Amino acid sequence: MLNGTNASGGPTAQLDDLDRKLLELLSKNSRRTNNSLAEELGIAASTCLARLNALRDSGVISRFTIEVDPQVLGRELEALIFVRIRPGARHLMANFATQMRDKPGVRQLFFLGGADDFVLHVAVRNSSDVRQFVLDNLSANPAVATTQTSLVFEHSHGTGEF
Amino acid sequence: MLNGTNASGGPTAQLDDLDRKLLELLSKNSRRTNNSLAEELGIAASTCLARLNALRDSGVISRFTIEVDPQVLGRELEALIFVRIRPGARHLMANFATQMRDKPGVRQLFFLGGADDFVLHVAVRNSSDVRQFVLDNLSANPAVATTQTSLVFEHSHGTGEF
DNA sequence: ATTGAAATTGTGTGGAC
DNA sequence: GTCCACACAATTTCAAT
Repeated sequence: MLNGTNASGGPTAQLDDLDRKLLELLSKNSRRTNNSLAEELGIAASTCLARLNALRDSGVISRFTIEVDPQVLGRELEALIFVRIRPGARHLMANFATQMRDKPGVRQLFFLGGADDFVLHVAVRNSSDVRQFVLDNLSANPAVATTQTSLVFEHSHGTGEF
Repeated sequence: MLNGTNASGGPTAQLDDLDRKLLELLSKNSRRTNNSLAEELGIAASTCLARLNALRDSGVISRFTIEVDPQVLGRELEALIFVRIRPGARHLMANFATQMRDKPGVRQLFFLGGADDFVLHVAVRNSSDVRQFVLDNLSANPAVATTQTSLVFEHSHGTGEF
Protein backbone atom coordinates (compact mmCIF):
# COMPACT_ATOMS: atom_id res chain seq x y z
CA MET A 1 0.00 0.00 0.00
CA LEU A 2 2.99 2.30 0.37
CA ASN A 3 4.71 2.95 -2.89
CA GLY A 4 5.45 6.63 -3.44
CA THR A 5 7.66 9.40 -2.10
CA ASN A 6 6.54 12.90 -1.24
CA ALA A 7 8.24 16.29 -1.40
CA SER A 8 9.65 16.09 2.13
CA GLY A 9 11.13 12.65 1.51
CA GLY A 10 8.44 10.85 3.47
CA PRO A 11 6.39 7.99 2.15
CA THR A 12 3.23 8.70 0.24
CA ALA A 13 0.43 6.22 0.62
CA GLN A 14 -1.44 5.11 -2.46
CA LEU A 15 -4.99 4.24 -1.54
CA ASP A 16 -7.31 1.96 -3.43
CA ASP A 17 -11.09 2.06 -3.30
CA LEU A 18 -11.19 -0.33 -0.37
CA ASP A 19 -8.87 1.87 1.68
CA ARG A 20 -10.88 4.97 0.89
CA LYS A 21 -14.13 3.31 1.84
CA LEU A 22 -12.59 2.06 5.06
CA LEU A 23 -11.38 5.56 5.96
CA GLU A 24 -14.85 6.87 5.28
CA LEU A 25 -16.50 4.29 7.55
CA LEU A 26 -13.97 4.87 10.31
CA SER A 27 -14.43 8.64 10.06
CA LYS A 28 -18.10 8.14 10.77
CA ASN A 29 -17.45 5.68 13.57
CA SER A 30 -13.95 4.77 14.61
CA ARG A 31 -15.26 2.33 17.21
CA ARG A 32 -17.08 0.06 14.82
CA THR A 33 -15.99 -3.53 15.17
CA ASN A 34 -13.66 -4.95 12.59
CA ASN A 35 -16.25 -7.61 11.80
CA SER A 36 -18.87 -5.03 11.02
CA LEU A 37 -16.49 -3.06 8.82
CA ALA A 38 -15.46 -6.21 6.99
CA GLU A 39 -19.06 -7.17 6.37
CA GLU A 40 -19.96 -3.79 4.88
CA LEU A 41 -16.87 -3.84 2.70
CA GLY A 42 -17.60 -7.37 1.56
CA ILE A 43 -14.21 -8.76 2.60
CA ALA A 44 -12.96 -11.20 5.21
CA ALA A 45 -12.44 -9.90 8.74
CA SER A 46 -8.77 -10.75 8.63
CA THR A 47 -8.32 -8.83 5.38
CA CYS A 48 -10.09 -5.84 6.83
CA LEU A 49 -7.89 -5.94 9.90
CA ALA A 50 -4.78 -6.04 7.73
CA ARG A 51 -6.00 -2.99 5.81
CA LEU A 52 -6.84 -1.13 8.98
CA ASN A 53 -3.44 -1.89 10.52
CA ALA A 54 -1.68 -0.84 7.33
CA LEU A 55 -3.52 2.49 7.33
CA ARG A 56 -2.52 3.05 10.94
CA ASP A 57 1.09 1.92 10.54
CA SER A 58 1.69 3.94 7.40
CA GLY A 59 0.49 7.07 9.19
CA VAL A 60 -2.54 7.67 6.97
CA ILE A 61 -4.59 7.38 10.15
CA SER A 62 -2.65 9.49 12.63
CA ARG A 63 -5.00 8.67 15.47
CA PHE A 64 -8.33 7.24 16.50
CA THR A 65 -10.08 9.90 18.52
CA ILE A 66 -13.38 11.36 19.66
CA GLU A 67 -15.16 14.64 19.03
CA VAL A 68 -16.36 16.23 22.23
CA ASP A 69 -19.23 18.70 21.88
CA PRO A 70 -18.23 21.80 23.85
CA GLN A 71 -21.84 23.03 24.05
CA VAL A 72 -23.03 20.01 25.96
CA LEU A 73 -20.30 20.71 28.50
CA GLY A 74 -21.43 24.30 28.98
CA ARG A 75 -18.96 25.94 26.61
CA GLU A 76 -21.58 27.77 24.59
CA LEU A 77 -19.28 30.18 22.82
CA GLU A 78 -16.61 29.44 20.24
CA ALA A 79 -14.24 32.03 18.85
CA LEU A 80 -11.26 32.43 16.58
CA ILE A 81 -8.56 34.67 18.00
CA PHE A 82 -6.08 36.08 15.50
CA VAL A 83 -2.74 36.86 17.08
CA ARG A 84 0.23 38.89 15.86
CA ILE A 85 3.57 38.48 17.55
CA ARG A 86 5.81 41.50 18.12
CA PRO A 87 8.55 41.84 15.47
CA GLY A 88 11.19 41.66 18.20
CA ALA A 89 9.71 38.50 19.71
CA ARG A 90 9.50 36.22 16.70
CA HIS A 91 11.96 33.81 18.27
CA LEU A 92 9.40 33.11 21.00
CA MET A 93 6.75 31.84 18.62
CA ALA A 94 7.46 28.13 19.13
CA ASN A 95 7.26 28.59 22.91
CA PHE A 96 4.09 30.59 22.56
CA ALA A 97 2.49 27.82 20.54
CA THR A 98 3.20 25.08 23.04
CA GLN A 99 2.05 27.26 25.93
CA MET A 100 -1.28 28.08 24.30
CA ARG A 101 -2.04 24.53 23.26
CA ASP A 102 -2.48 23.38 26.83
CA LYS A 103 -4.70 26.21 28.06
CA PRO A 104 -8.21 25.13 29.00
CA GLY A 105 -10.63 25.99 26.22
CA VAL A 106 -8.11 25.85 23.39
CA ARG A 107 -9.28 23.42 20.73
CA GLN A 108 -6.93 24.15 17.87
CA LEU A 109 -3.94 26.27 17.09
CA PHE A 110 -2.79 27.31 13.62
CA PHE A 111 0.69 28.67 13.08
CA LEU A 112 0.40 30.86 10.00
CA GLY A 113 2.45 32.62 7.38
CA GLY A 114 0.77 35.87 6.42
CA ALA A 115 -0.70 38.87 8.13
CA ASP A 116 -1.46 37.04 11.39
CA ASP A 117 0.98 34.69 13.08
CA PHE A 118 -1.49 32.48 14.91
CA VAL A 119 -5.12 31.59 14.96
CA LEU A 120 -6.52 30.11 18.14
CA HIS A 121 -9.80 28.26 18.10
CA VAL A 122 -11.29 28.39 21.57
CA ALA A 123 -14.50 27.17 23.22
CA VAL A 124 -15.57 28.93 26.41
CA ARG A 125 -18.65 29.42 28.56
CA ASN A 126 -19.55 32.96 27.58
CA SER A 127 -18.26 36.27 26.27
CA SER A 128 -16.91 37.18 29.66
CA ASP A 129 -14.71 34.10 29.54
CA VAL A 130 -13.31 34.87 26.13
CA ARG A 131 -12.46 38.39 27.32
CA GLN A 132 -10.73 36.89 30.33
CA PHE A 133 -8.89 34.41 28.15
CA VAL A 134 -7.50 37.17 25.94
CA LEU A 135 -6.52 39.36 28.89
CA ASP A 136 -4.83 36.58 30.85
CA ASN A 137 -3.16 34.62 28.10
CA LEU A 138 -2.57 37.08 25.29
CA SER A 139 -2.60 40.75 26.27
CA ALA A 140 -0.51 39.89 29.31
CA ASN A 141 2.07 38.16 27.13
CA PRO A 142 4.87 40.56 26.13
CA ALA A 143 5.44 38.62 22.91
CA VAL A 144 1.94 39.43 21.68
CA ALA A 145 1.52 42.58 19.60
CA THR A 146 -2.20 42.51 18.76
CA THR A 147 -5.21 40.22 18.91
CA GLN A 148 -8.50 40.19 17.10
CA THR A 149 -11.41 38.01 18.19
CA SER A 150 -14.23 36.76 15.95
CA LEU A 151 -17.22 34.78 17.10
CA VAL A 152 -17.79 31.38 15.51
CA PHE A 153 -21.43 31.03 14.50
CA GLU A 154 -20.98 27.62 13.00
CA HIS A 155 -18.16 25.13 12.70
CA SER A 156 -18.26 22.08 10.48
CA HIS A 157 -15.91 19.43 9.24
CA GLY A 158 -15.28 18.77 5.60
CA THR A 159 -16.90 15.76 4.03
CA GLY A 160 -14.64 15.78 0.99
CA GLU A 161 -13.10 12.48 -0.06
CA PHE A 162 -9.57 11.30 0.64
CA MET B 1 -24.94 12.24 34.66
CA LEU B 2 -27.23 14.80 33.06
CA ASN B 3 -28.50 17.33 35.50
CA GLY B 4 -28.18 20.89 34.22
CA THR B 5 -29.68 23.15 31.56
CA ASN B 6 -27.76 25.38 29.23
CA ALA B 7 -28.52 28.76 27.67
CA SER B 8 -30.16 27.30 24.57
CA GLY B 9 -32.42 25.07 26.63
CA GLY B 10 -30.41 21.92 25.96
CA PRO B 11 -29.09 19.60 28.61
CA THR B 12 -25.73 20.29 30.18
CA ALA B 13 -23.72 17.28 31.18
CA GLN B 14 -22.05 17.29 34.55
CA LEU B 15 -18.90 15.22 34.41
CA ASP B 16 -17.14 13.58 37.31
CA ASP B 17 -13.48 12.65 37.43
CA LEU B 18 -14.14 9.23 35.94
CA ASP B 19 -15.93 10.73 32.94
CA ARG B 20 -13.16 13.22 32.36
CA LYS B 21 -10.46 10.57 32.54
CA LEU B 22 -12.45 8.39 30.16
CA LEU B 23 -12.76 11.24 27.65
CA GLU B 24 -9.05 11.81 27.89
CA LEU B 25 -8.23 8.16 27.21
CA LEU B 26 -10.66 7.99 24.32
CA SER B 27 -9.25 11.18 22.82
CA LYS B 28 -5.86 9.52 22.68
CA ASN B 29 -7.26 6.28 21.30
CA SER B 30 -10.93 5.87 20.58
CA ARG B 31 -10.41 2.27 19.50
CA ARG B 32 -9.05 1.05 22.81
CA THR B 33 -10.95 -1.91 24.13
CA ASN B 34 -13.47 -1.36 26.86
CA ASN B 35 -11.61 -3.87 29.01
CA SER B 36 -8.39 -1.93 28.72
CA LEU B 37 -10.13 1.34 29.54
CA ALA B 38 -11.85 -0.24 32.54
CA GLU B 39 -8.59 -1.63 33.83
CA GLU B 40 -6.81 1.71 33.64
CA LEU B 41 -9.73 3.44 35.34
CA GLY B 42 -9.87 0.78 38.04
CA ILE B 43 -13.54 -0.07 37.47
CA ALA B 44 -15.47 -3.06 36.16
CA ALA B 45 -15.79 -3.48 32.42
CA SER B 46 -19.56 -3.27 32.63
CA THR B 47 -19.34 0.00 34.57
CA CYS B 48 -16.94 1.46 32.06
CA LEU B 49 -19.24 0.50 29.22
CA ALA B 50 -22.17 2.17 30.97
CA ARG B 51 -20.13 5.38 31.34
CA LEU B 52 -19.01 5.29 27.75
CA ASN B 53 -22.55 4.77 26.49
CA ALA B 54 -23.83 7.59 28.70
CA LEU B 55 -21.21 9.96 27.29
CA ARG B 56 -22.24 9.02 23.77
CA ASP B 57 -25.99 9.15 24.40
CA SER B 58 -25.87 12.49 26.19
CA GLY B 59 -24.01 14.00 23.25
CA VAL B 60 -20.81 14.78 25.14
CA ILE B 61 -19.09 12.53 22.64
CA SER B 62 -20.56 13.66 19.33
CA ARG B 63 -18.68 11.02 17.38
CA PHE B 64 -15.89 8.49 17.38
CA THR B 65 -13.65 9.37 14.49
CA ILE B 66 -10.17 9.23 12.99
CA GLU B 67 -7.59 11.85 12.13
CA VAL B 68 -6.27 11.39 8.62
CA ASP B 69 -2.85 12.91 7.93
CA PRO B 70 -3.17 14.87 4.69
CA GLN B 71 0.62 14.91 4.16
CA VAL B 72 0.85 11.14 3.93
CA LEU B 73 -1.78 11.27 1.20
CA GLY B 74 0.19 13.79 -0.81
CA ARG B 75 -1.60 16.91 0.37
CA GLU B 76 1.54 18.72 1.47
CA LEU B 77 0.08 22.18 1.80
CA GLU B 78 -2.50 23.45 4.26
CA ALA B 79 -4.01 26.90 4.16
CA LEU B 80 -6.63 29.07 5.78
CA ILE B 81 -8.73 31.02 3.32
CA PHE B 82 -10.57 34.03 4.70
CA VAL B 83 -13.70 34.84 2.75
CA ARG B 84 -15.94 37.91 2.69
CA ILE B 85 -19.38 37.67 1.16
CA ARG B 86 -20.78 40.56 -0.87
CA PRO B 87 -23.13 42.79 1.13
CA GLY B 88 -25.90 42.07 -1.38
CA ALA B 89 -25.42 38.32 -1.15
CA ARG B 90 -25.63 37.71 2.59
CA HIS B 91 -28.73 35.61 2.15
CA LEU B 92 -26.64 33.08 0.21
CA MET B 93 -24.27 32.40 3.08
CA ALA B 94 -25.95 29.21 4.30
CA ASN B 95 -25.89 27.79 0.77
CA PHE B 96 -22.30 28.80 0.34
CA ALA B 97 -21.34 26.98 3.52
CA THR B 98 -22.92 23.68 2.54
CA GLN B 99 -21.43 23.89 -0.96
CA MET B 100 -17.91 24.46 0.32
CA ARG B 101 -18.02 21.75 2.94
CA ASP B 102 -18.14 18.99 0.36
CA LYS B 103 -15.36 20.24 -1.91
CA PRO B 104 -12.33 17.95 -2.02
CA GLY B 105 -9.58 19.32 0.20
CA VAL B 106 -11.83 21.19 2.61
CA ARG B 107 -11.17 20.04 6.15
CA GLN B 108 -13.05 22.59 8.19
CA LEU B 109 -15.33 25.54 7.71
CA PHE B 110 -15.91 28.32 10.20
CA PHE B 111 -18.88 30.65 9.83
CA LEU B 112 -17.83 33.85 11.57
CA GLY B 113 -19.18 37.08 12.92
CA GLY B 114 -16.65 39.83 12.39
CA ALA B 115 -14.54 41.20 9.57
CA ASP B 116 -14.50 37.95 7.60
CA ASP B 117 -17.58 35.83 7.03
CA PHE B 118 -15.91 32.45 6.59
CA VAL B 119 -12.65 30.72 7.20
CA LEU B 120 -11.90 27.63 5.17
CA HIS B 121 -9.22 25.22 6.27
CA VAL B 122 -7.98 23.32 3.23
CA ALA B 123 -5.33 20.69 2.53
CA VAL B 124 -4.08 20.43 -1.03
CA ARG B 125 -1.13 19.04 -2.99
CA ASN B 126 0.74 22.25 -3.68
CA SER B 127 0.45 25.99 -4.13
CA SER B 128 -0.83 25.57 -7.64
CA ASP B 129 -3.76 23.58 -6.25
CA VAL B 130 -4.66 26.20 -3.67
CA ARG B 131 -4.65 28.83 -6.40
CA GLN B 132 -6.90 26.64 -8.50
CA PHE B 133 -9.17 26.03 -5.54
CA VAL B 134 -9.63 29.75 -4.94
CA LEU B 135 -10.20 30.51 -8.61
CA ASP B 136 -12.68 27.70 -9.19
CA ASN B 137 -14.63 27.75 -5.96
CA LEU B 138 -14.36 31.29 -4.64
CA SER B 139 -13.42 33.94 -7.19
CA ALA B 140 -15.86 32.37 -9.62
CA ASN B 141 -18.66 32.61 -7.07
CA PRO B 142 -20.66 35.84 -7.47
CA ALA B 143 -21.52 35.82 -3.76
CA VAL B 144 -17.84 36.14 -2.82
CA ALA B 145 -16.45 39.66 -2.39
CA THR B 146 -12.85 38.99 -1.38
CA THR B 147 -10.57 36.18 -0.28
CA GLN B 148 -7.28 36.12 1.55
CA THR B 149 -5.13 33.01 1.80
CA SER B 150 -2.59 32.25 4.54
CA LEU B 151 -0.30 29.25 4.62
CA VAL B 152 -0.55 26.96 7.63
CA PHE B 153 2.93 26.18 8.93
CA GLU B 154 1.69 24.11 11.81
CA HIS B 155 -1.65 22.88 13.04
CA SER B 156 -2.20 21.29 16.42
CA HIS B 157 -5.08 20.23 18.58
CA GLY B 158 -5.62 21.54 22.07
CA THR B 159 -4.76 19.29 24.96
CA GLY B 160 -6.72 21.32 27.48
CA GLU B 161 -8.98 19.42 29.85
CA PHE B 162 -12.74 19.00 29.54
C1' DA C 1 -24.41 3.47 39.87
C1' DT C 2 -21.62 -0.70 40.22
C1' DT C 3 -20.63 -5.36 40.09
C1' DG C 4 -19.38 -10.51 38.60
C1' DA C 5 -20.76 -14.18 35.86
C1' DA C 6 -22.43 -16.05 31.57
C1' DA C 7 -23.61 -16.08 26.76
C1' DT C 8 -22.55 -13.85 22.56
C1' DT C 9 -19.52 -11.74 19.60
C1' DG C 10 -15.08 -10.06 17.98
C1' DT C 11 -9.91 -10.28 17.34
C1' DG C 12 -5.79 -11.80 15.59
C1' DT C 13 -2.77 -15.70 14.13
C1' DG C 14 -1.27 -19.42 11.04
C1' DG C 15 -1.56 -22.04 7.15
C1' DA C 16 -3.24 -22.55 2.34
C1' DC C 17 -4.54 -20.48 -2.18
C1' DG D 1 -3.16 -9.74 -1.08
C1' DT D 2 -7.04 -12.61 0.43
C1' DC D 3 -9.21 -16.14 2.75
C1' DC D 4 -10.83 -19.65 6.32
C1' DA D 5 -10.57 -21.84 10.74
C1' DC D 6 -9.45 -21.73 15.34
C1' DA D 7 -7.90 -20.33 19.95
C1' DC D 8 -8.16 -16.52 22.66
C1' DA D 9 -10.08 -12.17 24.18
C1' DA D 10 -13.61 -8.65 24.53
C1' DT D 11 -18.38 -7.18 24.65
C1' DT D 12 -22.72 -6.88 26.48
C1' DT D 13 -26.61 -8.45 29.14
C1' DC D 14 -28.59 -9.27 33.55
C1' DA D 15 -29.72 -10.34 38.22
C1' DA D 16 -28.12 -8.78 42.55
C1' DT D 17 -26.43 -5.19 45.66
